[in-house]
Amino acid sequence: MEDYLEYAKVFKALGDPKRAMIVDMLSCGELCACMILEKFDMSQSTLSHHMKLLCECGLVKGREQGKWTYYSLDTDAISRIKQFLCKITSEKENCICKEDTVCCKGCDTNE
Amino acid sequence: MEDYLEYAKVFKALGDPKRAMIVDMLSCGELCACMILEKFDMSQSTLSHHMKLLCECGLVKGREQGKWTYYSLDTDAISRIKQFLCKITSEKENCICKEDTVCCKGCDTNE
DNA sequence: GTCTCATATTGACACTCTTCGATTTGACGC
DNA sequence: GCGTCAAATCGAAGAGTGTCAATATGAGAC
Repeated sequence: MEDYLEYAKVFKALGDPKRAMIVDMLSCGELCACMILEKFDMSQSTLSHHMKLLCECGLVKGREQGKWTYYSLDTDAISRIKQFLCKITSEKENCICKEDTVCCKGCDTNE
Repeated sequence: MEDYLEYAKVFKALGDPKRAMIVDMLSCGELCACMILEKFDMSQSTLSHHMKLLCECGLVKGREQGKWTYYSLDTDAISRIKQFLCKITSEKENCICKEDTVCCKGCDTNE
């Protein structure tokens, strides 16, 4: 059940078009913050906030080198979120909806 | 570019743990609203709001039958979001970051 | 040490989201 | 018609988000 909360953070991070674009950019390799900033019409502090969020959910890793911070995707985290997406969207044996056999009140009498 | 906005809506929808759980439940087949409601500790109006959101982003389809509304996953929409997730997280030729060759100011002189 | 540059943090604002109770709508049975 | 039930909508409260300007931090050059 904590999975949902865990992965919801990742989906929430991807739920901003600019952050999804940043992920797309990073998919080709490591980039420094200033390079990402050049592609967007946003302030430096706003980008920093987005990068922090992407790091906090685990999707992105930051690497500091001197004055610069380089960001890259965490491929393991990406595999996990893909797996989770597949898991919750594909039919399965021990589905959450089968945990308890209670049906909606009236469904059995009125259907 | 509109893709990011389009799919961001879907990710945002999945960015709520309860909605992710609802998607998981629906993955095993169609369910009526009342049946979903029984599994959650939320008011009927709150669930209705979540279902509307899931429908609006395309992930879920609603089918009204008499007093009941049955919800099910839209498998095409799910395929598309999976593809999009793969697209933005895998290396590619015409990457967004390669559209313009401008590098960060100073990167070339100080690295 | 001082200056500059890249980045992070803070504080503030507007906006959106989640949630609820109350109400409305629409279908069914009487 | 009227009452009941499932679901949607409305209105409001509180929490969370995206954004910026301003400031702080911390590294490198001088």
